[in-house]
Amino acid sequence: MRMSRQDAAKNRERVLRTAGEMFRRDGYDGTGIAALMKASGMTNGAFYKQFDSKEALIAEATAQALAENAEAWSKVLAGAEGDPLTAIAQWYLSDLHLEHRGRGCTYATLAAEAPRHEGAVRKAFDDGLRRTVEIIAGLEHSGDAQRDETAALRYLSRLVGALILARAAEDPDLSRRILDANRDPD
Amino acid sequence: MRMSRQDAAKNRERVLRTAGEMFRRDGYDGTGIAALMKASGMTNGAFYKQFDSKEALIAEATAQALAENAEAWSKVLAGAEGDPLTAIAQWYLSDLHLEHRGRGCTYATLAAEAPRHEGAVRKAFDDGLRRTVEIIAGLEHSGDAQRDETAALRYLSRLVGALILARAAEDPDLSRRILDANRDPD
DNA sequence: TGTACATCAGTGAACGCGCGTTCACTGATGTAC
DNA sequence: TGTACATCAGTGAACGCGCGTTCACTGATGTAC
Repeated sequence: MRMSRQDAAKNRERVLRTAGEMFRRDGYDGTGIAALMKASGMTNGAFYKQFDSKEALIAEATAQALAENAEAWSKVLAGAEGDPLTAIAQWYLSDLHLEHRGRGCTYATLAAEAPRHEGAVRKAFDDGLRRTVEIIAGLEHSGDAQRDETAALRYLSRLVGALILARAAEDPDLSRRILDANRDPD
Repeated sequence: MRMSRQDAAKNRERVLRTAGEMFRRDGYDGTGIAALMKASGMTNGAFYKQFDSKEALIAEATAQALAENAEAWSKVLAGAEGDPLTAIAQWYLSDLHLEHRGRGCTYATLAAEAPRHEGAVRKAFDDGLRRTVEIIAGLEHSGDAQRDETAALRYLSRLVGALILARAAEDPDLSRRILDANRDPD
């Protein structure tokens, strides 16, 4: 039963968005095509009318998730009162973000798996990283672009590391201490 | 053909060490029992005489890898000339560590997968984290234990995040800039 | 605008394959006398 | 110290299962006249 082109495009978008969530929650390897398609309201066969392969989906879903992440950063900054770096940290290191891996930062959930992939996936992280660093560097005001980038890279590294470690910790109190320790800018 | 208890213990140790490397290089899901046992010089059947299940191996290999990591930190500190925090960063953010995932930091390779596991695996990360933080906090000299821990958590978060992001980046120049930006202590 | 037909986004069963795990078997080790 | 036998760390084939992927089929959509 053929769908309209509009519906088909919507279905593809739904699969892409669902994949972005499942990958972040369960990992690339932990997310199966059949489960993904079921969660997207279709059956497994439809997948290969939408994407060439799982690897192609990984690349596209990762790029989209990273673009959404960058958008979220911009949105937080637009609504920030007071120091923008503090606003970012407050939001990034919140309990909500700690628990909701599926819709959270793609670096914190999938960047560690990136080295095992090639080409398009790596490029997605590369592009996303540049965009995110640009956003943060734009908030620094040293007048020296290279110095701004260095500060941004330090800040992003610390946030991503903190979220990963806080999520890995079993003890909620240890998680909280990791998050608390990293809420202030350098 | 039965081995001596000594040989059997050695074999088990070899599997554990090989697993620690393969997990860090290929991920928990990406490492199969048959491939692990072949890399350890045995056949798949022997595995279940050594471990209850793959999950049990994951817990034990992760704990051992984290203990080895902590030992490596201590060794670097013991041989450090000048500022110990700088020595740690120089070593942790080296090109060698960037490329050798299998023998490197377990947080940078596997901590992001920890939330998908339960019980013993989570506990391994929890214990390792405490030990590592203690080591770093012991280098701070504020006289305030809580303040020392906070500084240690910030430092560790930044190092782990930097290594993950540098490994995820496709462009070697971007990787280098991420590492360079994070070599100085706060 | 209405009809005839080609297109193609879906369905769902099936493919080969590798996964974690089990099991009957082997034969050197460890133990009892 | 030597012999008889139970133990058990290995082997390697086989298990059921879920994986990514393919395929014949369906039927509404899009197109041509």
